Amino acid sequence: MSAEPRREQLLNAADRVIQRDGPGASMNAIAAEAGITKPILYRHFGDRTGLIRALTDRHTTGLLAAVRAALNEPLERRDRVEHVLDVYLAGIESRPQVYRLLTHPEHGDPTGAGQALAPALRQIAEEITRAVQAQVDLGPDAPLLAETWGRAITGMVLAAGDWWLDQRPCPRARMVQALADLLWGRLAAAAPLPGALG
Amino acid sequence: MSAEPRREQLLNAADRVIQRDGPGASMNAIAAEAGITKPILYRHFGDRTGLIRALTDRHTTGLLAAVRAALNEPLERRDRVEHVLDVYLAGIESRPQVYRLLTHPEHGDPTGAGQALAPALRQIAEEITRAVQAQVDLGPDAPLLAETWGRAITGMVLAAGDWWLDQRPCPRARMVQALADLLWGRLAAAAPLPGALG
DNA sequence: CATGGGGTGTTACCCCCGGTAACATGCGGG
DNA sequence: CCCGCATGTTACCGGGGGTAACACCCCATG
Repeated sequence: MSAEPRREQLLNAADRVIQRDGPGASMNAIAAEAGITKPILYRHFGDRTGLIRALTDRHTTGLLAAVRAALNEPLERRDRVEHVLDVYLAGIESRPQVYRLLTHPEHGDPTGAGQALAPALRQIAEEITRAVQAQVDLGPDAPLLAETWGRAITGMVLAAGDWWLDQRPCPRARMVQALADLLWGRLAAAAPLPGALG
Repeated sequence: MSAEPRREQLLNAADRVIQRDGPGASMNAIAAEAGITKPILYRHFGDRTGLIRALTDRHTTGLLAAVRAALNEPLERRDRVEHVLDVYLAGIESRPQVYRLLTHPEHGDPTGAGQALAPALRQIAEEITRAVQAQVDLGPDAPLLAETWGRAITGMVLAAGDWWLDQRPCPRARMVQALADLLWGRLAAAAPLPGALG
């Protein structure tokens, strides 16, 4: 059996284990699921992060492509943003364990620098940044704003989506509305409650 | 030496090690820094997460109190939000390693459920939720919106703040402006670029 | 003065992790 | 026939979190 298909079936085994045991699954467990032993995994993927990266790459492609496509859908801006949010939430809803894997920051760096967003999410953040820069006129501050907002929106959807996936407080469509409303300044524009601060 | 002061000096030692080695510091290293051995740490804190929790609790108090105070400052709403953002960013700027510790999600849960926000940040999210519910009139959807937005805003500031701390792309005040602008719907309201989508 | 707790500390160990070295086995081509 | 190569194995290393069992010291009590 040549190298490529072998890699594929090892990745399939790793996938099953991670679906079952979560992103912390051990190399032993993955090897056992594949019916082999550890050194073979290491021959194919170098080390654990290599395996995880190969695995996330496979899954990232779909979600990232879907988000990118949604970002360029020819819709009214509000509808487009809602569409992007919906695509993201639908993606994480359909395969929760994959989502856990994608959003798991690599715990390789002991200092923890720049770990808030996992690599897959960093790609989404860049995609948002690009879309904002390409579509919206923000004046001279555009580059800084677009980069900041790319990260900010990604983190916002990550945190909200994580909570939503865990608690299921409402249907997906309402979550999309709630997040789009926030981006549309509904918090800023809402009337103050009587007796409250301005 | 009685129990309380002893705990304090053990926590101080743990603090030094984590400032030096990051949040992944081992129990052995912490014990060595304290001039003792592991079992004593375990007698005082039960297990690793107990130690980490005790440590984060100490540091969380300050930041959380500062954010809570900022959330109730008698200012115009926009100024208040900017103030909150500034307080948070100033906090993470002044003690980066502490911030890394606070935002490090506990890697105890192997499924990774609900891990996007570390406990300290979850408290901040609840604080925001409370403030929104107390100050803003959002109609019948208020509870859901407030909870969603609490998480969303926390995640947004986490991701953006992490990136800012790592790259330092601009002074703090500008970062505050960029984030407040996003919450004020500047992305939604901005003019489209010529030839771009709506 | 002896004695016996209880807290503080130690050594030495357990199991599991990621990762690797060294050895077995099967198989195609000179 | 025998070599070389890939595929697989067992057995190990260092280090992680966590614990059991033992040593010590101080102090109250008879």
